Amino acid sequence: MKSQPRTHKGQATQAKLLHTALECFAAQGYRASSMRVIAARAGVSLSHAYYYFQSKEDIVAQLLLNLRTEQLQKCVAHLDEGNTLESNIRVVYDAALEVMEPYHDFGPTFLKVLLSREAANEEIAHIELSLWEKAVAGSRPLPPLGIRRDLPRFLWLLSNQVFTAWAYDNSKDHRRSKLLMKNTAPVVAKFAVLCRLPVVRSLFEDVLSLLDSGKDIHDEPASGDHKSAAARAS
Amino acid sequence: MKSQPRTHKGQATQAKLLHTALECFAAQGYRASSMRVIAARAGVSLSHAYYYFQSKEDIVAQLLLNLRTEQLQKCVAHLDEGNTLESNIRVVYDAALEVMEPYHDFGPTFLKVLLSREAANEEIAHIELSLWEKAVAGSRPLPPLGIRRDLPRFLWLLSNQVFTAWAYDNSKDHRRSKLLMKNTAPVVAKFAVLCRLPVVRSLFEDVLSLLDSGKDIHDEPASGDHKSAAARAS
DNA sequence: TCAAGTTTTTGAACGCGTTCAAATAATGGG
DNA sequence: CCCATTATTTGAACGCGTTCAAAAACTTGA
Repeated sequence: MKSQPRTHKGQATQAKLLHTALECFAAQGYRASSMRVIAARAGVSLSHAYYYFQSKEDIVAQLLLNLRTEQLQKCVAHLDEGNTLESNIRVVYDAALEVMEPYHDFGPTFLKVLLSREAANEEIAHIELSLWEKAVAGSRPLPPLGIRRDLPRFLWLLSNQVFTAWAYDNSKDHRRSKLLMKNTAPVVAKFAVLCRLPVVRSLFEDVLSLLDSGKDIHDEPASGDHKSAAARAS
Repeated sequence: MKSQPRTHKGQATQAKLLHTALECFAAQGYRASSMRVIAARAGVSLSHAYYYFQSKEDIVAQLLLNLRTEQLQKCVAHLDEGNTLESNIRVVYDAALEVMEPYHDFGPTFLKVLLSREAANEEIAHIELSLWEKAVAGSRPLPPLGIRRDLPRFLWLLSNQVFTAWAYDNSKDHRRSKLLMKNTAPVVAKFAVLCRLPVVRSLFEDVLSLLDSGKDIHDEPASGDHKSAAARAS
């Protein structure tokens, strides 16, 4: 998404473009929704689409953001009913499936958007994380105190793996990745409970600190200002 | 890769094409090595390249296969010296880095090749798995008997995650993913030792059976011949 | 109102991966 | 040897994502 348009008409055009694109995406799928088609259906020249969106991937990122928002709305109510963690995990996955199923052929592009993290994707990441936060906070019994704070991050990273499997799953009706989601929930719930044991808990922490590897590495440390610090304290 | 060429000259042309492509890949990187450039440098028309290779991705798959082979050769000797599992894991990762560093911009395409598993990729998967088998079998002390058989598969799947991180790592010199590799080794080694405990061991088995989810799902079960069976017996 | 500046919109082009029908070369049986 | 068949090779094209210089429309200050 390019920097905000200056005028009202500009904003309207951008909105129409985005709206048309999402319509095409839903109706024709990824391949058939070329930039030319989108621009034409929005009554706009091809190159003008690039005035408002840096790339096609950019529009797909918007789609993904919308889908995540929809997913959040769909399941936020169910996450607060005092169900088990296992049940909550399934709620999140089921909502994801429900919302994203029509867009399965966007999978690889979604993945690209998620993996090459940039400014625009932060919003998506924030929604995903808050989903798992609610899943944890609303579960009864609550997971062990020691992991309660970090469990959402763990579930989030795990869900990215599951999402990867879904994106490239070409089995009929994506049965393979659906089964993966179904089986993931109880295993994770069991794991959470076992984290009461110090041995298991220390493994959990090892894995988490692994995932934070290089979090504090700044690419261009030209200025002498060092601010890395210890991100994950006690 | 299309079905084998029928004549000797055909094989020679295919070989030259592949050879030229790999040269271009090494010298100019992914983007600059267009099919047109490769074909031209091989002294062959553009469309002819498609007679021998179904797609550009197909050639990249060959590159990945070569790199994995090179990686295997590079570290197979070190894996048999009776070092610790941790040390062996690092040997495998270090060899991967050494071999693949010049091809970092192929990362996303490599990933696509690996994730959309098809016939051609089985060979790559086989090499990767055998790498981890050697890493486990050659380590002293040997990991607990109960996980010794399945640990290689676990390490393999884990390495795919690490590989994903590397592929999309745009920190300077890929420091982030390098750090991830370095930190992964001791954590996994510790995990392997802890698998002596029944609790941890049962978690290990849960995770593994998760990864096998849907292994026995056949896409086109038109014929009545059911052969799924139990893949992972005691 | 007019001119200067900025924002919006366009048409034409580039190079890419890929496809295809048709031309050429090699092969093998009568 | 010649012809039918098969294998190899080509040129031309398609649609794609993306870029760019320049036109058009709009805004604003004098």
